[in-house]
Order: sequence, then structure tokens, then C-alpha cells
Amino acid sequence: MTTNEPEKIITRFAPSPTGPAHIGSIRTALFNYLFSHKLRGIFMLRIEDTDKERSKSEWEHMLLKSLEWLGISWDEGPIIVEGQESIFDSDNYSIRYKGNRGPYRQSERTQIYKKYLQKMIDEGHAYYCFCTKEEVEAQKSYLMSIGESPVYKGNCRNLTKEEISEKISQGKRSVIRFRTSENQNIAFDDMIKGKISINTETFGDFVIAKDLETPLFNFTCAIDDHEMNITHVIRGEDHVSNTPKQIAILNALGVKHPIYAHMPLILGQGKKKLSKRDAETSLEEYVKDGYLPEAIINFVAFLGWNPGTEKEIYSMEELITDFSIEKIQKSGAVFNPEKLDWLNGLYIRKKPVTELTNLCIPFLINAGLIKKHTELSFLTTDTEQIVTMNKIEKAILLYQERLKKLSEIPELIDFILKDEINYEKDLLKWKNMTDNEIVLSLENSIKIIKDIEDFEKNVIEKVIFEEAEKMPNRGNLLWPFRVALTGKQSSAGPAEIADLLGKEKCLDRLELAIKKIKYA
RNA sequence: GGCCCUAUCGUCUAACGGUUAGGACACCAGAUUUUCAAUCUGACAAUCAGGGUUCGAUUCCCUGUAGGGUCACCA
Repeated sequence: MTTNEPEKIITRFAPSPTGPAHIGSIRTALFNYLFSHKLRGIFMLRIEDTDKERSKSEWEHMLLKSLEWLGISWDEGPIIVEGQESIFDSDNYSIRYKGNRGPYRQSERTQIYKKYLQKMIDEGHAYYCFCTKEEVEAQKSYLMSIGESPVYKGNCRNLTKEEISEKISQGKRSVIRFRTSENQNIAFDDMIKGKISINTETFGDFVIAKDLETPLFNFTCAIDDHEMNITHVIRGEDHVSNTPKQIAILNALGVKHPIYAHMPLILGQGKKKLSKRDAETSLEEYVKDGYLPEAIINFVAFLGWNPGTEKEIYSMEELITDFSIEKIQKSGAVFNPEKLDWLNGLYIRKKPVTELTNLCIPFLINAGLIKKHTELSFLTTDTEQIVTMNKIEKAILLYQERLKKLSEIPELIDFILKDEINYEKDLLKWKNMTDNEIVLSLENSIKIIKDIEDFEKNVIEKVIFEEAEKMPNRGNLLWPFRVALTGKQSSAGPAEIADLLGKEKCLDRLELAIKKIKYA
């Protein structure tokens, strides 16, 4: 009897640093993360930067930062060791690797690929192709026009050694093609899609490298998945057509291929593919809009997956315990921004106020409503600072349940932080009140406010509502009062706002409102 | 066009071949509010079409239709 330990599973997220992280790549990363954690395996981050033209280290840095921000950590791969002014700051940083299967950047693995490439050429699994792009292109459109699969049909496949060296000595440009077996079905058992079988005739001899030193995606990916002992490849459905190619390469090398799981794509409105270039799909936009990582994780997890129960509010830990690849949907899911907003609001409401306040501060600074902490400490005393922070926290508490995104906070509470407010005179009018009635109402408010000794929410509320009851309609007092204080059509309740503003400011604003009506 | 994949409310989805086809978001109505939210209650809303198999099909099979993916010297 064998006592073999079950093989430790290793998953990987292998993005190419050619743009900001988007919803689709985040979901791929998340599912790999969840799967490996669920099975106590290893989650690896590998940077597929073989395309030197499009790959940029800034993108790589941003990708790492995004994953970190989301709370998706990896066991092996590049990590940032210094410099983190802001989430997406790409200055001043350096990267090192953790894990011993590296290097984890394909651009640093050239020698590994070269070795395999040479081996494949030597063994006849790959060959030099001297056809020009134009020739191949023409061939392709011809084949398509007669309704056949557009595959390479050139004759470089059968060149003799002599012909090859002759062409090379002539300085002819070449690429390296994989010699695909003819008319063979390559089948694999996809964990999500089930059995998939594709005939080699549909893709033919494909290019695996431009030359020995510049291998291409399908090759590097296959080699690395093997070299790094990846057991499960979880990736987007757009890769199913690459899978038989990668399997063919691995077969030629005589090694076994990993288990594949292809997730359906995320679709945009109208069931169209969510494009990488689409700004609203990039994570950076969501960070700027003030979405919380918890909300994004929860939302993205449910895009094409469900636990099979009616529970749908999930923390990362809960996702790990309940995650199962079998429950991943087979068809593409449309990205539904309303649901994300709802979830975000939910997580905002769940946050402790102090934490929420800290999250809101950058947005308030950005809106110019408060100064940066460093500036603040120069300009004010510590106690003033504490008072301000207290005020902000109280204000945020008032608006916590109305908040869907953090970016909304400045315009909700600006009237508390600004000295002057601006609004149209007509806003003061409740239902059919005349100007005269509004003035009387405001004067009444001033009178009541003035008499309050202990200017505190509960007292104000008691007094002002008592007075409001005397009116034919409570709104006759409350509406002009609240608008005078906030300058807004909608806001939190009048008493808590008055409390926050303080007696002085309340009186000033009530006076101002009266002037607005009288001298408009 | 070839190949691969998919198909339940508007959207995300649940339902060993037997349920009044369930839940969530959005929408609508009501309650609560001076307002806006939040909260609670309720309403609306779906098995793509046509054939089989079966006592019985959302579920299995076929065809059609629709949608998506892919066919780079990108990843």
C-alpha cells in the first residue's frame, strides 16, 4: 500500500502588466486565491511580461498594489519592499521575490525557455519558419474565404537541415513554430465546463517563439505551469482555445499537464464583453469612487459563483470556507453596478465610524474641505485638530447610512465644514408657504434657538419639535429651518445638524436665510 | 466563415426527473419621516423555440435560434 500524501495543490494568477487591474482579472485572481486557500495549497503570482512593447513596470506595481488593497495575498511571487505613498503610486519602490520557484517574471526566465525551445527543435517538435507575415496573412484570408479553419499551411514544416541553414545564412527572418500532430483530438476535462475536445487541425502549427530568446505566450505559459508545478490552472474562458496548444507542447515534452478550469467571462451591459480598455472596469476607478475592498470582493465572488444557499454577504474568510469550483456558473455574467452599490452601502453601514472617518478623510482633503494632516498640524493647535476630527466623525456618523460610495461624502457634509453656504432662495419654501410665512417661520426658529441654554441634540430636538407641532404642518417650521442650516434639499435631521453646527452658526445661517428672502 | 462554449424574472442566481419555479439587486406601492436615506411590509417579473425520451421535463437527447469566446511574429 502506498502512503503517498495527496499532492499539494498550486494555483497561479498570471497577469500581464499591460494595463490596470480590471474586474475580470481580479475575479481570476480571487478564484485562484480562494481555491488554493480552501485546499490549503499555494497561490502564486507570476508576471507574464514577455511582450516587451506593452509590459510596463508601473502596471506591474499597480497590479501588486491592487491585489494588496483587495486583501488577496500570494505565497510566492514578486512583492514590493518599499515605497507606498498612495495605493497607486508607482514611484520609489523595488521588488523582490518570495518563494523558491522563481524568478516569477517571465522576462527573467529567458534561459529556461531557451533550453526547452532548443530541445524541441532538436527533437523535431518545433521548426524554423521563414514565411513572411504577409504570406501567412494571405493564406489565412484565403482559407477563411473557402470556409476552412485558417491554419498555417506553409512548407517550412518540411525544410531540410541544409535548406534551413542556407536561409539563415542568407539572413532570412524566421520564427519558431510548433509541429502539431495532424488530425488528433486533444481532449481535457475542464473542472467548470466538463469535457472539451478540440482537433489539432483547427489550429495547426502555431508560432511559439520569435527566436530562441523571445518566446511567446503559449509556450512560456505551458513551460512555466510545468516548471512551477502548477496543479490547477483557473483562468478566463478566453483561454480555452489556448489550452489544447499548451497541452500539445507539454505532451511533446513528455510531461503531464495541469488540471484546467475555465471561467465564463464577465459581460458588460447588453451582454457585451467587458473590455480591458473600458475605464469603468478598471479597479482604480472603483477605488477613486470610494468602493470598499470588502464590497468588491463580495461582489466579484458572486459574479458567476454562488454557495448554493441563500447567504450572499460574505467576508473573505467565509468565502474561503464555502468556496467550491463546482458551483461556478457555465455562462457569462453581466456586471450589475446597482448591486455593487447596494453591497458597498451595506459594508459602509457596517463599518465602525472611526474607521469610516479615516477612509473618508482623503476624499475630504481632495475636495478641499479639510487640509492634509501635515498642514493641519502646522496651522492649528492639537486641540483644534481634535475638535475638527470630532466634528467630522460626528458628521460622518449622520451620513453613514445614506452613503453608497465614499466619494459622495464631501458634497453631503460640506455645509458643516464650510463657513459659507450657497443655495437658491426658493429652496426655503415648503409646499405653498408665502415669503412672509417663511420669514416668520425662520424668525420663530431664531427665537427658540436663542433660548436654548444647553445646545445639544436632544434638547434642540425636543424644543424644536414641540414648536413644530403647533404649526398646521410640522414642515412649515422644520423645512425652512433645515434648509437654512444646510442649504440642501435633503440632509440628515435638523436637530443633529444644529448640534454639529453650534448655536452661533445656526443663528447666522437663519439670519442669512431671512435676508435672502427679504432682499432677494 | 471554421472550431469551442452557453441559454431560468430587466440583472445575479436556486431548484436528486415530481416545488404554487425560491432568493437577491433594480423597479413599483404602502408604513415610517419636514427632506433624503436607512428600515419594515407588499406587488410586478423567468424556464429561447420546436421536436423527441418519460406516467411526468427547467432538468436528459436532437434540431433550430440567439449570445459569447477564439482563429497574432498579443497575453
